[in-house]
Amino acid sequence: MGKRIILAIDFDAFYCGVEEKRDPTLVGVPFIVYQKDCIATLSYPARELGLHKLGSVAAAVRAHPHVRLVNGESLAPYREQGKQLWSFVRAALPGCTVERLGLEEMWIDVTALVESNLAALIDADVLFKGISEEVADGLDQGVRLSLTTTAAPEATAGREEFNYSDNEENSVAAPLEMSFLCEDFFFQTPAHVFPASHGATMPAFLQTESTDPDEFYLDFKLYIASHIARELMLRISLGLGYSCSVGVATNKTLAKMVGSLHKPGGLTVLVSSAVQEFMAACHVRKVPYFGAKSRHILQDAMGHDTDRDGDLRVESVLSRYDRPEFVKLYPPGQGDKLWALLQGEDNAPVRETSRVQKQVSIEDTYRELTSIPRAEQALQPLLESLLRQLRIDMIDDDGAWLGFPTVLRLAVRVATGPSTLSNRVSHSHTLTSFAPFYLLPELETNNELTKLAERMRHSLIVPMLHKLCVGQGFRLTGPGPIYFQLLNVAATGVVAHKPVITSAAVKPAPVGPVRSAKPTRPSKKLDFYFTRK
DNA sequence: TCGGTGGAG
DNA sequence: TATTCTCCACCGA
Repeated sequence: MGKRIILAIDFDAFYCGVEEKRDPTLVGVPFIVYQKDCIATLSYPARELGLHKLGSVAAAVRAHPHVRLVNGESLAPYREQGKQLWSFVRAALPGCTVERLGLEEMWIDVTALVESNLAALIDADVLFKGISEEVADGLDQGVRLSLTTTAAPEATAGREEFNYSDNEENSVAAPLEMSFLCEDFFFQTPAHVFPASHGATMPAFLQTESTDPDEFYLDFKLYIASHIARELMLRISLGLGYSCSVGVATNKTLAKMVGSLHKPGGLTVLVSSAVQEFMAACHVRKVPYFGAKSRHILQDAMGHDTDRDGDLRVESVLSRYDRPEFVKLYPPGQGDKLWALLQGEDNAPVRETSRVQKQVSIEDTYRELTSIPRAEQALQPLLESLLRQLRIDMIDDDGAWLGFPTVLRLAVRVATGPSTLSNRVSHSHTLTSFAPFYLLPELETNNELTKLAERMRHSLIVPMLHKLCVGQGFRLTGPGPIYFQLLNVAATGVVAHKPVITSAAVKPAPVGPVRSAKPTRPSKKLDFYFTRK
């Protein structure tokens, strides 16, 4: 089997891009998108001031009083725009598998698309004519590359039409142009090339050292992919007004890593013979899945005389360990995967991201939430936010559930002091014992939603909170310092089909003997929970 | 299945 | 080093 060709797209300072669309006066100026006292992200002009992600907002304002501030505590606009990006990209490359990572990154497997373009070029004899014979008149007009594959028609079924506007009300549906004239095809790639010494010309990508027929055209496939990627970036910029950086390589990890070399707005292709060289020079902390813990394990093993954590390079690790020695450092199964990543090997497939999330959660952090009754109150707006977000994420335009959450989870960080460090603890409870929840799509007023949240709070969440507090050694009544640092409510356990409701609106009894279950109520009778206009 | 950990943006 | 507000995979009990 031939190697895959993968694109990794990363939208530049995505929250900032969203805010710039909402308020164009932000374009080109230094500004911060903050959550509490945390810099969630910041515009590139703000980065030039020396400010950083995750820094303190207060310190940033002290150093740069004119830097503008935008509150980013509600993720709703970013989630909404992220979905637009996703559907735009899927529509622009029908037939390609698209996997989403977070709100603003995507991987696209363009192997089949690139191979069909390659086959067409070979069929038309355009490839070798173009580089070997006299430069024909038509040559400087380039070639036409297709954005569709013949593969897997079901993969594209039901996808939205390509559309040059993300504003549904004002959009003028542009005709879907599924091919493009690539004018510089015979001259050079529109990408940065790693390594730069390789050269960007088409002949440079037609040279191959491999005798494996599957790999003979490998670099040329990357070349074709880089032209397609540039066209995609152009369409994203024109159609949605967002800037992104893109990497082109033979697997997800390499594509993501190489894509970060020329941010913002850069396109970078990693030639196949340079994988070892590329990885060797990389900082370990830039390799996906080498998070704080994994690096700490490495750091401990290598001793403190080595590079500082932030500077540790892959080549240092590879020169210190062979595979068996490295794998032993980690729990079974983990080490093999990490070792492969250090070699630039990653066979994880691009998986089409499901339209339906597996969970929805809402949380907030607190400084002065110091009693259980106050926490019970604070859960009300959280629960209302959760219900609103569920309506956005889990219910379609016709009011049908896309998937049914069956579990409610409450997580808290609770301690005896305001900044005593503590971990999250959580407790889950079935939602299927609370039938009114499944009426969410039918609620018409804010008042009804508030009422539902109140009922869920009393019936489900408050008992869960009490159980958690007791479990953590806090008394439900009486004195004793208690600080709720964080509250999180989540709807999880999403299933495809409407679950059986076990009993209607029971109050779970967290302590004491089990009550006999009530029979399921027909849903008609649930109307009485809500006052309708 | 539940609860916790570690990774990602 | 954790900071914000999430979402997901995975693991042991």
